[in-house]
Amino acid sequence: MFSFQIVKKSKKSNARLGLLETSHGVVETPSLVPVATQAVIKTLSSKDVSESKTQILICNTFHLHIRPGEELIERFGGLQKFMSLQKPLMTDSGGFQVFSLGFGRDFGTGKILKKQKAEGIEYGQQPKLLRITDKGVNFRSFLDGKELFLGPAESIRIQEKLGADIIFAFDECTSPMASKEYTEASLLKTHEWAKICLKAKRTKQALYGIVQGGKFKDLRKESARFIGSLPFEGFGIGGEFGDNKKTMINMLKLTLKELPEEKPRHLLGIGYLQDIPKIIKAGVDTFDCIAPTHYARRGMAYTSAGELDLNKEIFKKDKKPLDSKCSCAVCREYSRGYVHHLLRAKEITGMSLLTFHNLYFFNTFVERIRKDIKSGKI
RNA sequence: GGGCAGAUGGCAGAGCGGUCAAUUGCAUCAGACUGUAAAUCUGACGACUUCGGUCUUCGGGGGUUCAAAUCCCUCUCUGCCCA
Repeated sequence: MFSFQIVKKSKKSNARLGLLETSHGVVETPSLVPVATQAVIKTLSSKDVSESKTQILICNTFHLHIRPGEELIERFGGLQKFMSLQKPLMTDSGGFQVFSLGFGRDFGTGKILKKQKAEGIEYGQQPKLLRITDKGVNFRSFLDGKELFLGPAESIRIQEKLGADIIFAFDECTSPMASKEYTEASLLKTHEWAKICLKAKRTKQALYGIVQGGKFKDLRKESARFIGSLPFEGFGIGGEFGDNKKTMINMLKLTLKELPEEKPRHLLGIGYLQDIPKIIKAGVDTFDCIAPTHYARRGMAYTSAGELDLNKEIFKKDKKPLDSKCSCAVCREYSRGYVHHLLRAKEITGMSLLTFHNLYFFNTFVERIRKDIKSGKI
């Protein structure tokens, strides 16, 4: 089962309070969707995840396809049973890997570009290690070099076997370096693939279409209109919107305006702490971001007093908790000095404690925003 | 008392006549990371600098040489072995 109910619409912004219902539970929105690419929040047990106020996770089709394979996960009864985690789940389609293992890797860029590069990616250009055609993408497995093809129908087939509650259409996440011509041609593909995904799906999983269009206003609008007109259960917004936050939010607003209001919107791969209030005010219901988990493994703790790099020597003798205002299990029991030591000693528990805290912190942060929407503050 | 080995930048440890302000690792500092090929990567790390350089460094002192962290003498200290 799947349903989305808007409980309250803000009068001060486009923010909405909602309930996303799935057969594995209800998600109160807006909500962060922590990233569990390999069917795990790196360094955490499923029990930890449950205690971190996490409501829903997103796993990855591409990664789970090459290892351990969707057949195996199906044999275990699907992702939830495999992970022993009774929570709603999403799977990303593999569309992001078209970028991250393609042009992202070639040019050493992330999906958001701070400084524009002199060179661009022109229409017709192909990444070094994969081939993007109208039918799909020929990847090369980074595990064993084996060639593998992923197209819209293939991605859906895999996601059906993985069994997440919400699945995504296969798209091409374009590089921030892509020219307008490239982006336009890519958009045609993504749109075509969206229709194929809808046709291919045989299960009752909720399928979200993905809006692309890069940093080009007209393409974003066009994409939102087109994808929004198709019978998806919800919508993902992918790619990037330009190199500064203001543009990003304006483009996001413009995009969301074109989508059916009653359906849930998921912002793919955006969610630095400072972005969260803005994207929620723009009307996003769910969003995923690797920041809390990824940065934790770099030694970074998000706190009410800002970000702390626990690797730094100043924390060596610090007996204070990571965040004195945080009530998570890590902040109740452990000191900065201990976490510092674990990181210095390369003990995985250091990263694990930080991952737990960061997730709890982000989830609490979003929880507060939900309260603020409810009380009319936002 | 005798013999042997050694002393190098915050630490460990290369170098053994010029290309050495000195490899490398650790530590330190700074930067990057937004649908995770990520427990990663990049840079700085003697002092001053008009960024061209300039000055003081390889236990202390003395010497050889055009040139010494590198060779010689001596002192101090450390480790091991024999009395």
